[in-house]
Amino acid sequence: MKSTIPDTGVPIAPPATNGGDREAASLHGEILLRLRDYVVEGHIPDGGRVPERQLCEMFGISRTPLREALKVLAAEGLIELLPNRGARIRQLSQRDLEELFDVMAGLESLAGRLACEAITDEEITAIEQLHYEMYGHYLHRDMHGYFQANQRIHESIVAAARNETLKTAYANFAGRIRRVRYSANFARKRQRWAEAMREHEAILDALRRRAASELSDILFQHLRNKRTAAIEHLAEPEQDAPAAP
Amino acid sequence: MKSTIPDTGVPIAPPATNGGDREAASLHGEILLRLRDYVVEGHIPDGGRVPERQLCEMFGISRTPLREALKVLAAEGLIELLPNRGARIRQLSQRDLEELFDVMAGLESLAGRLACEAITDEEITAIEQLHYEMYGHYLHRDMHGYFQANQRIHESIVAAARNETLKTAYANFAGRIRRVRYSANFARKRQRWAEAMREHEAILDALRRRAASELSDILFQHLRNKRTAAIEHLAEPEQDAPAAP
DNA sequence: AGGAGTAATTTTGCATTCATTTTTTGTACT
DNA sequence: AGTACAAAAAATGAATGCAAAATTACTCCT
Repeated sequence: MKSTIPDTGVPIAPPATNGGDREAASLHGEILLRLRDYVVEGHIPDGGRVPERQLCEMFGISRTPLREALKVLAAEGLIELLPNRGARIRQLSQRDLEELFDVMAGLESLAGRLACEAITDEEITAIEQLHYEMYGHYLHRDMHGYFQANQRIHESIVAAARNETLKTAYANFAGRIRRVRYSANFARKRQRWAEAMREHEAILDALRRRAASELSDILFQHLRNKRTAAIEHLAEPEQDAPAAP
Repeated sequence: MKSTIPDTGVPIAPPATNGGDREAASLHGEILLRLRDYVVEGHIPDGGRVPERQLCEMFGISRTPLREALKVLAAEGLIELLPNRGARIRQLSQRDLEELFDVMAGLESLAGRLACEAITDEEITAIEQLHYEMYGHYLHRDMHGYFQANQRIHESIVAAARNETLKTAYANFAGRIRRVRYSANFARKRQRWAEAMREHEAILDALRRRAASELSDILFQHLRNKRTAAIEHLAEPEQDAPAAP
């Protein structure tokens, strides 16, 4: 407990890892990345205190860069800063979640609209591939694989929008939701699978036709339905009931 | 306040002002607000250095809270942090601006969609009022008044969406664009006035009918047209030509 | 004069220190 | 025992200190 970090230097946590060589020229930059992951991955419970001193020891740094990272995470909406009372993991109310999902829906709807202007046939083919892959997972009841393919499809659409600003904003909001997923062991109900598959087919169809407004509508509705499923799931947590495709 | 500040002191800037009683429990919080305004209002030229030491003297604080605020502003996209070389005002390329406008268009389009679900008749009446007011400014060629009413209409739509998350994101992106407006003496060409007025009437019409998808489309197109006008304006800066309504 | 090289100065990034505030612990009192 | 109060400990927020990097100023040479 005491361990005033006398002189040892004892860096307890792994030096950097830096999985995938992301940005990080400065210490606070690296700490920001690592701390963000740490928070998103749910290592601290909802509403829990963010232990400044402890994290400093864990990362082997002083409080200054850590506190700078905390300010940024607060700006991103992952944590809350209480005056004189430190940082807490931001607890998202059901309403917060609904709002987040709606904003995500808006961003994806926008992404679809923009994608119609710029997407190449090759990109569409790639998305079709992902779609079939996802269908396979669906048939095999492989929820994890399904979920991953699904996510990659949505990311592909965002990428096809050719808008870095949008991509960044999307990633930010996705991170906030991901935290909930991690800590709440979030998974879509199986009942929604069939419906979601149909919606995805409609998405692909609109995309092939470059029907911007239509795709925008479909994507929004698709995410809206996800929202409903997610919120319901939160209300009655564990339900892993079977359901034939 | 405390009196330490050994010798110089020299608090040049006014104590707080805090126009409108916004958040600000901590020093870095207040500095963040003031510095954000300072940047958005264009007191530092595009790409210019953000003078740490000078700002500290101006605000009468030490570097720590200022640097914390800088980190947040960088996360918001207003400034850039160069490793070992301090902060610069983020210079937006034409492409950056296009992207920003598109994201704004997406957010407003979303706002319109959501507003249709929740807006009250009273709110619609209020927007109609603003619309007539705006029309008056249009007839009197009062660009400033027109612009303000226009902004209030769009803000009203965002408010009617009943989504704080969306509102916050909208405000952030609006701030980035506002900076450009300030420093580039940005103004829509008069030629677009007539067209914009027609679009606004269509917006009101769709809103009255609570036609979500339709409103979403109209708003996106409206902002898209704004974008085009703005980008053109940047290409050939000053053009204050007359144009009868 | 112009430019390469170098020393002085400033700036930056982070660690450390200090004054407050909050939280915890301990103690006395009803 | 339970509560009110007070003292101790810990935390937070901000200022200061310090080494490394970058910028500027200067010198010397051709």
